[in-house]
Amino acid sequence: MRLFSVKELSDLKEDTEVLLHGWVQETRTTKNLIFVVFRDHTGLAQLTIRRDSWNGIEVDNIPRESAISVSGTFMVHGKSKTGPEISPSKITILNIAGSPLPLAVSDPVNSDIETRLNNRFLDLRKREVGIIFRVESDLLWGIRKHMSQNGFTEVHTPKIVGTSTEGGSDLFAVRYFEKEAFLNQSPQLYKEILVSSGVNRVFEVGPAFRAEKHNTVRHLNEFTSIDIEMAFSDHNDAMVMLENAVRSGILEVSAGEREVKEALGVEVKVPEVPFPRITFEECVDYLSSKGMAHRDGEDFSPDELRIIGERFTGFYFITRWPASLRPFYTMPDPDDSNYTNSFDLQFRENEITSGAQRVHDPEMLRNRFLAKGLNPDDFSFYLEAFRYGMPPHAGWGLGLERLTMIVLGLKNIREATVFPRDRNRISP
RNA sequence: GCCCCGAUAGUGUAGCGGCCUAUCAUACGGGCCUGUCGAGCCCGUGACACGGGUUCAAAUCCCGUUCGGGGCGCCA
Repeated sequence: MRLFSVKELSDLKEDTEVLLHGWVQETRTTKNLIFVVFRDHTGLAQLTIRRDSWNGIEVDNIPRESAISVSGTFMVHGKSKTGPEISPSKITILNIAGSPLPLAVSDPVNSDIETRLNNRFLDLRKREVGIIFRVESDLLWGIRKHMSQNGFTEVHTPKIVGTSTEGGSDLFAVRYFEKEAFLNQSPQLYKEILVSSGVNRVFEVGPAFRAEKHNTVRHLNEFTSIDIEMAFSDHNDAMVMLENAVRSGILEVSAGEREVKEALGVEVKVPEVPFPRITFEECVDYLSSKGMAHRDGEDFSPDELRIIGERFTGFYFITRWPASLRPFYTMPDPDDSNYTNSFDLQFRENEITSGAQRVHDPEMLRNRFLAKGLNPDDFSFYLEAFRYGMPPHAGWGLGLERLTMIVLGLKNIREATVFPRDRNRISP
């Protein structure tokens, strides 16, 4: 007897013997019959038991969400409306579920995100929740494929570091034997060093840590960053790589489009490339035409981004950011050093990627450190790599959870994180 | 770091000074009915976060504690 998933049942012939592993979602009993709504990772099926011919275990009161194994025969002409119907010959309880459940898996009551995260193992059994991570996985797979096809090497850089990436104070300190160390906020410096090493094109998918006490629906203290760096390239090359990577990811998701539509009611649209580009200055002018005076030297506020985002239906780039708003490693615009060869990828008011051409000249880089009030000596391990033929290069960092949020229209980034780390949560 | 807001049964809620020995739904337990189909009907168990205070009277008002939600800043 072969193991099947519920999804595989529909093509079978009458009376095919099958083995299924999954959970009891619900039982309904009648005088002559017992119906068990059975669920596995692919969908729902119904087990129909005739009391008069049943000699297996007592199934009337198997608690919901208990894990079971079922062997039986497939009924082509079943009357079930909750998926394919199986006539079991044997049911084995693999592990009984406690009762009552701390969280409704199939009830018509919705739990708070707090309750859901505390009981994530049950929450994820819900189809509309589980599918989010299927989508996230597909997105990443599509992006990985694109990077690989374009000659990128996947790398893994340290998450425990001795100095902060950008000199900020928003880092988690950790004990490292007798030294102080930090959880890295970004692989930036390491991927640049690798560019100098002749790898040519690198990408990394890994955690990034930010010790900011933010409390919003779009921030996490640990998130998954997709970072790339490409040699002999500028910001325009990086933007082309980015828009096509995002498109490749969404293309991968669209293969399971119907399921996403059914589970979440969301239409997955593959975006057209190239994405529109708008400069920072054009945004400022646009805001003033809308009666909003943007303050010099400041980033756009959420309100401002909402206004700017209304101009576009989907993804767009904001380019040529002022140097004061960008980190030291960002290449200044050769025509006006007050601006930079940089970009953000936006989706309406949401920022999902930040990127730029980087400074490759060691002298310029030293000066940029000083201009930002940083001590170049603290970064000597990084600066060394620039002294022996560092190629011009560019790259970006993309927040995977934010991309998932956008593709699925989620309201809270915690929905797109299996076990989120936020201002208050470090468990589970 | 700044500013708002919330905490009632397993879950989600009603209540906003006496009508609350606290509402409803769902879950859970029991019964009836039923090839069922978010089934239906009947009965039952189950809660005011904690500590002070105000008041004749507090789930309801005030203060503190704890836990949480959201906005801003910053960013992915």
